[in-house]
Amino acid sequence: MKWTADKVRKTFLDFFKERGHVIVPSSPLLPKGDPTLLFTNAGMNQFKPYFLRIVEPPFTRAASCQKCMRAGGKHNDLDNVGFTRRHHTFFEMLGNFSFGDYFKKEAITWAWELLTDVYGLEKEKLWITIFRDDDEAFYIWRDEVGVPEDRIIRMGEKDNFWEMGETGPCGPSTEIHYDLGPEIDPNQKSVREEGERFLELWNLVFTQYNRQPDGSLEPLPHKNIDTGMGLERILAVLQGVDSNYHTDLFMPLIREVERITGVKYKPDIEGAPHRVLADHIRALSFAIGDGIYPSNFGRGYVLRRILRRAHRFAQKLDVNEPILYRLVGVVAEIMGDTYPEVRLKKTEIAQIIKSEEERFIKTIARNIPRLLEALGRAKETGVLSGEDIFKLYDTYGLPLDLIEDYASDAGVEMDMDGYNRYMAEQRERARKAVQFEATPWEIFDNSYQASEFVGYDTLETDGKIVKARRRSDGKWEIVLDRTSFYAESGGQVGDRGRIIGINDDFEFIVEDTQRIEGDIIHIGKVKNGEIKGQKVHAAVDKEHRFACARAHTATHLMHAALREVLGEHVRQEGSLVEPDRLRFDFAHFQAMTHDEIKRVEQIVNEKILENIELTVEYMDYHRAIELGAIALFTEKYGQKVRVVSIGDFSKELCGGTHCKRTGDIGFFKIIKEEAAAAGIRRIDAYTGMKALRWVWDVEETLNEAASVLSVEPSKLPVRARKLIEELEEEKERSSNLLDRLAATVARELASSAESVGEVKVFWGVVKGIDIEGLRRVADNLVAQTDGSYVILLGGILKGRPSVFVKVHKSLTDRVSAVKLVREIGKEIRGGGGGTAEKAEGGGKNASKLESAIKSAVEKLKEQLA
RNA sequence: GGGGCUGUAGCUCAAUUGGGAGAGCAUCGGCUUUGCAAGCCGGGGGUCAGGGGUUCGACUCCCCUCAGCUCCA
Repeated sequence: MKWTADKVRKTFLDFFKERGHVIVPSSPLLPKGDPTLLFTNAGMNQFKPYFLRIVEPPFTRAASCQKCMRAGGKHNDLDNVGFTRRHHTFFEMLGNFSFGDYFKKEAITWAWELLTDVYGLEKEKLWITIFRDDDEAFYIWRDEVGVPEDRIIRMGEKDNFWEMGETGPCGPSTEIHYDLGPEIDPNQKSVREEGERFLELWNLVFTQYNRQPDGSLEPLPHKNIDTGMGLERILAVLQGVDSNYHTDLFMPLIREVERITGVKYKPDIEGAPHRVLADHIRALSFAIGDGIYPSNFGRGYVLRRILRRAHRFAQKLDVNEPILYRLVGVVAEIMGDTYPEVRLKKTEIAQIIKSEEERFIKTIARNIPRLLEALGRAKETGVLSGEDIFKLYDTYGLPLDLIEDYASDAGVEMDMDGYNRYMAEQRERARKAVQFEATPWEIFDNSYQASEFVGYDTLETDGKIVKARRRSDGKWEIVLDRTSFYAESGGQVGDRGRIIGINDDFEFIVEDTQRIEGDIIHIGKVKNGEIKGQKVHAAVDKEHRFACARAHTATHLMHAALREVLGEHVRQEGSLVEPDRLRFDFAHFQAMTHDEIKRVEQIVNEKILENIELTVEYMDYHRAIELGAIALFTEKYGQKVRVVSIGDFSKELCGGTHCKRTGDIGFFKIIKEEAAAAGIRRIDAYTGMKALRWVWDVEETLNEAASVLSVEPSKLPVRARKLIEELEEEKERSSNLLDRLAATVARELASSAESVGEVKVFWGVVKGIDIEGLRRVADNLVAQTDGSYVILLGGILKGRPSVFVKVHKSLTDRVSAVKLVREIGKEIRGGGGGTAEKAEGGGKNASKLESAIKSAVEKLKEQLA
């Protein structure tokens, strides 16, 4: 009986299902409502609100197989991935959870039962660690389960005590380790020591305390269980292989890499590139599938780094073209049954990866010349300077290891110390600029758990300030026990408004509202009085709220209209809702035509005219999906969901605030349609008066242009085209005339030229001519003169004097055109410059021009004589 | 969010300390030619990303905005 990945997963979930657990699907890698978290990185992430009791859990026992990602940060160094047996960027976490239901005894005995009876692991190979003081766990292991005392090891806080943060739920843990045998790591004798012999299989966390701000531990009324077992690890053990990479989760990928590159896989260090590719493509496929795209900031940047690292390893296998995207199909095959989204989106995922690879290849190709140039300079000293390395890396994006390869080929050392200094400066700069800090929360009410939001139905409510803190930018953040303020969510910006003391002794201007876990945070300034936990009246800015509602309802209408016009593949990828303004990103592979845009506008405005009443219902998630409500892959929904319907035209899961009727929107206008990323289009649109004002602006611009050209607005294109034509003709005409004028002037000047020895001196002042005309006159003179010459010309156009001087090559050691121009320039309140042969200048005082040139000519003659 | 770099013809890119906006490819016309990504001559095509400033004069220097690339958080 072979333990495949699918079977291990299913067995785990079935085991807990039989024991009363609700099987919850994996949440997306993009954590919702937790800005502190880059990626979903543990099974418990999606249950955090239940652990914290922000939300009453809809069930008390749950089990899941959760997609997780860890890249960078303290948990996982990206550089290790591919070189160890266990490090991954993307992995799956099996876990069972109890929210105030069963506790240590069940958690421990079930874990043991599953591992030994079901999975069939040898009991003698399992070792247990517990927290030093946790006797309860010790007795369960020893007396209930029957593990010999000498295989239960007590560890310290660092290993077996878990905390989410400074305060909040926490507790001891127990870990089950698997002994892979002394041959793996002969030096490691016990679980206590570092090494590869003892594999940490399963971690069971007992959340039984609440850490208080003063550091003390208070027992929790509801004790929780939170466990996590890495799927890849248990799989490696069950399949009897020495590395996670040699399981059926990775081997098909490694084989495909072999096939594409023609390089045979080796299980040792030489196989690292294959393993890196196999690991990274999983992370990339899932992250992109969950709506995270490679970019140059935040999560997207982490993704880009993973992709580039993968591609560098591909290059080590002699591949110099996009290759990663060709592995997406295999990921979809391996994982598609469990995670349909990768299969569904595999074409799109591959396309995004491919274009990102192409971009990277292009960046490298473009900047290699700079590297070669720097190496050329470095050869003299034998060291590539830290500054050069930093610049090549920081500005031009060349990977360090690539620079290293080139440097060693050129026999040049790398000044890594210097580089690190520059890098440290860069980090320091970024750190300094990092947002404001805040004082610790001042807590006015110890019984407070979470903010109650009542703002869907009412815009004003009474409440009490339960905590507050001051930020370094001078603003305050305050939390009420109850509020009508809507916190930013689902793209809709937070409410603004005022919070006023019940006795009128306090006034707070709310500029923004955010939600962090259970707290609805009002951000703003104290206008009057002080914050001291008083009773207050919270009043939302109605105009702001209604304007947001207009934009939000319009977003739903547009979403439905887009699906009608473009097709069902249109899927929301991002949304921003501001007062009377919305921005909507969606999956679509080409630019919309003008006609398509107009049809969407028409449909939305028709729906506005129909003045349809919106309905909001709360229902079971599955029921909502059955009814055809649009849910987003990237969103995490509870069991009970809020469904916003607009007649039978639109039905979406949504927590935002909306209009009562579509007519409230007034008017809808698309302002812009553009590309946001590969395969993603972005629409900007306005609603209400803002849309009308936009139309006014366009109209006004048009009218103004029409009035300038004295035509009807409708005749503008014809008129403009004609003007351009006329201008072209006029340009040609004046250019011809200028040529003739230049020729005439040149003839005149030639006839009045003076000779000093062998040298001819041409000079004169021409009215109605600028520097361009003077050049042509000079060109004419040069063309008809054989010997050496000096030409000094002045021109006056629109009252501004300009000067042009040309000196024959043979004279430049004696006469400098620049000096002459500067002399003249001084007289006419100006200056000039150029070369010894040719110089140009100008000034502000035209009346002095003629005399200045005359005196320059006199001096010149003396000099030449 | 912070730093660095880049933005010039349809494309790929040039332009000394600030002083006539260019090349190759593409395109159009003509000539030549039995071959292949052909040859020769000529033409069109530019708000030098946009806006402000300094200057007699800005593609060039300064400031702001936008876009792209890149690193850091």
